[in-house]
Amino acid sequence: MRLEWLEDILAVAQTGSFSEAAERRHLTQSAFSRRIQNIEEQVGAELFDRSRKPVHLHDHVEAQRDQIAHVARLLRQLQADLRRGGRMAENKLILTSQHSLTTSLTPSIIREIGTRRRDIFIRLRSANLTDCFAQLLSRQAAILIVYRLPGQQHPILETYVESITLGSDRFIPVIAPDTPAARGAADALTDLPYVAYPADVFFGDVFERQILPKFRDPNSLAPKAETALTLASLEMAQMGVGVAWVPESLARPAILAGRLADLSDRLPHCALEVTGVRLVDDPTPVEAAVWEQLSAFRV
Amino acid sequence: MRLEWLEDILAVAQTGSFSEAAERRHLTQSAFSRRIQNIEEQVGAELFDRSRKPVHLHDHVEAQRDQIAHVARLLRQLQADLRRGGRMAENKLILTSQHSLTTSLTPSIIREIGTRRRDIFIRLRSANLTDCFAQLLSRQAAILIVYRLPGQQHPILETYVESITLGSDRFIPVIAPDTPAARGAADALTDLPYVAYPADVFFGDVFERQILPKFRDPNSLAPKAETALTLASLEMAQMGVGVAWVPESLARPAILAGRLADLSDRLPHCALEVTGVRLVDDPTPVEAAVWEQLSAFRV
DNA sequence: CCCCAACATGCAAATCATGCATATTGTATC
DNA sequence: GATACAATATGCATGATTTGCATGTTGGGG
Repeated sequence: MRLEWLEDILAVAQTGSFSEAAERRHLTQSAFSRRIQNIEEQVGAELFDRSRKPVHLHDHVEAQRDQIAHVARLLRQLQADLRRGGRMAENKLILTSQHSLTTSLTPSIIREIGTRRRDIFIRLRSANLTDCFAQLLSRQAAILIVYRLPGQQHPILETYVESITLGSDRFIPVIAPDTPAARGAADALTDLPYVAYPADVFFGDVFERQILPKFRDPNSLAPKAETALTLASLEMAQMGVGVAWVPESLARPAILAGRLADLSDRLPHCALEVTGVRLVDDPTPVEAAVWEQLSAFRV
Repeated sequence: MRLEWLEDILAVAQTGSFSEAAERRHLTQSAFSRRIQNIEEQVGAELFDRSRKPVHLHDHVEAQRDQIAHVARLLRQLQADLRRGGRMAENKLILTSQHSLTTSLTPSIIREIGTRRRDIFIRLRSANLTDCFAQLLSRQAAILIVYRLPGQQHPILETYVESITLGSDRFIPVIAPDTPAARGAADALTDLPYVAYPADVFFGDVFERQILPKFRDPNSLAPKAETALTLASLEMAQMGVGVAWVPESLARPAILAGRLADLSDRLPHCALEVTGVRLVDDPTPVEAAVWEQLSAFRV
């Protein structure tokens, strides 16, 4: 098994065609075709369904697609780590943040630490809340940056982790101005089209526990789409799908640019805390240093 | 990056020499030497220190050794999954158990399920308690089989997981008969030599909370060795290092064979529960079937 | 039923990996 | 330190693999 092969498979999965994948992989179509044959032979199974014309992945390969991408990432990371060698080995720290924070508040936090401690090398990962804690528990991450409802606990017994509040945010409803949905939202509060979150992700939970109860009639809401990613939700709001509840920090650029309107004066919203989390046992020197920097930090 | 390369690196790490590694990898020494050179070139860094004669890994490679082994496992697993193809795809389930259970009670549980539902394919992983829960949370495992102190909670908020008791076990002190340490244990209870667990593993916690308090004088215990693995602890006890506290199920074969003596009538011991754990959200059909089998099961 | 885009294959050139024989280099021993 | 020895590197010929180009084959839309 080779990283190359994984990348080949992913290229086909993404482009939906051997020829395009070949181009992306900087090979001729013929060479690529034979590479795929070789991969199938080495793996010992047919990976692609050629019976229909734009070839597509067999179901069982499609099912492994995330895993393939994941392992490919690990391999590239491993290679980078080996190449970088010992140069930064001791001062490396893995910080994982919730997807929605990765694109908004986390970068500034990391920039700040990077500015103050140039000798520390921070690797940022991104995951959903559950995976964040999984990474922390399995020590794949030293520190998490995640949202929490004020006054609530993290989904781990407090005896295992220690947390600090880094700042506050708000979970607010936004909508694209000048759309039918926006006018509807302005008028009556019936059948308000909105972008929902699945129940099993953090913001699905927040929505159900903090936002829904504040509606007099829960039926006045009409889910138009569902996504687990706040970024996708934000995007849908901008496309005019309906109202989306997202962290204010994430929506701010779009609001300032006029692409979204903040409806928190008319529709329910709630407060969010941005927190840093680490395991309670003895931290490495780098970890301690970063934690100290975080403690002095406020978003 | 290739699985082959990772295996080459690991072979060198394990054998401590290019020549031996070459043999293990079924290559001549010369070919292997050049493969290593090629790997280093491709990776873009020197991986081995040749300045001393049995070559050894550079520190930064040694530091990545676990990660290399981990990624290699993932790659092999991925290949196996792709090869097996869709054949068992639907009826596959990953079950992770605590190391100490993996070699004692878990196999019989899996055998039982395998007997009753021949169509279900169970993959067993093994990890320490923390990693078990990390795998569960990140959905790398569908079901866990882990120890728990009776009446205690799992280290995850109960709202996230559901658990059943599969049976009971005991955490008992054992010792190799006819050793100086054994005679010491029989006589006076002073400076009792024993095998300790680190504080941050499950049995370290159990020992500290359940066993230690039952000693009148905690100083009557003299730790002779420390290991995180119950199996290693068991082994040390058999070698005569001193008393080791281990799950009874794990020690039973050695006790029956006369290689170890059960001291639970004279020294503190405590009860353990063997539990099955899964996430509360909607299980797949296979998962539900296995859970049902488990519910009917008693060790 | 035909055509075209998508995929496969024959072939020769280039590249790469391997084994054998042999050179070089660390290290232990005297 | 000189010497012997074991570990690693290298020169070279050989065979396997990979690639591009040209061309063949096939599935699906019109």
